[in-house]
Amino acid sequence: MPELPDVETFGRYVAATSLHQRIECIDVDAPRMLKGVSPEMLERRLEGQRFRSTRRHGKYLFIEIDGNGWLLLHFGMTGYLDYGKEQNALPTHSRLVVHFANGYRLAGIWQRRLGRIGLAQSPAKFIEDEGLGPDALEPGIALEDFKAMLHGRRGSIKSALMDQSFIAGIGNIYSDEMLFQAEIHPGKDARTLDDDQLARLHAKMLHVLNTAIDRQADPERLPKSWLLPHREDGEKCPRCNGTVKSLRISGRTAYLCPTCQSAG
DNA sequence: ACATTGACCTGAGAGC
DNA sequence: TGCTCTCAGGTCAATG
Repeated sequence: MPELPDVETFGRYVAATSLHQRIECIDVDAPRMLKGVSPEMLERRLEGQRFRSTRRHGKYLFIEIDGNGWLLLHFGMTGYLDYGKEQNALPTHSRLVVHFANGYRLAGIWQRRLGRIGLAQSPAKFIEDEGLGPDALEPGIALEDFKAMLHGRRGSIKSALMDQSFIAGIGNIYSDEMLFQAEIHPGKDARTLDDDQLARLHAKMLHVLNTAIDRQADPERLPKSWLLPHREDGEKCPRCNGTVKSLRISGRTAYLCPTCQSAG
């Protein structure tokens, strides 16, 4: 689930539910997901404090802690959040639970433990330390910047889009979607894209991410004209008479319509 | 500089 | 029913 639109949705969820309430205590059961912090450090930093605001960069969510610093969450492949009453049953695989004074709790659920819970001094410092590229929806990435960033870049366009140090936030699913809509083959060498293709890809990158955010990144609510609801070998392409097929690119399974997206 | 592979984790679904 | 195999929206380290 958690690529940029999902994480953006989680951030809005936290902002709508969990800010400005006193944190009574927390439970952490997340060995190997904590990096650079112990459960005790997390407790000390959070207990008695309140969450003040949220920020997102790429697939990382930052939640500002009133005292100082930020709680950092990365959702890996399966992570999500659930806010509810204390008496509600906790979802299985809740690895982090923040208990508020108002009788509600915010749970972080990771079926697989691929993900991250930590503390950051500030989003800016974290982004710098991790070497993350600009967020894919940063207003700064105008078409000219996008072209300049890709200029001379070797390797497939799909792996460039998924490279978090290049642009942060795009993963396997949404890279396929924007390439499908831009009618570009995912395996195409990034250096060989012409001006038209670069312009289409830039526009579709923004369109796909913004549309997905508008629909709360809920696959059910995404347009049927998208590739996403048809990500299966042998499905009919929603745009032409072609047949969707899968391909291995950069170690991930890419889906495409070879008819619309010629290898050129 | 790039791609590839395996590791990290856990569960779902397919096929037998 | 139960077993085995493969695969999954992510990232990291090691290798070619």
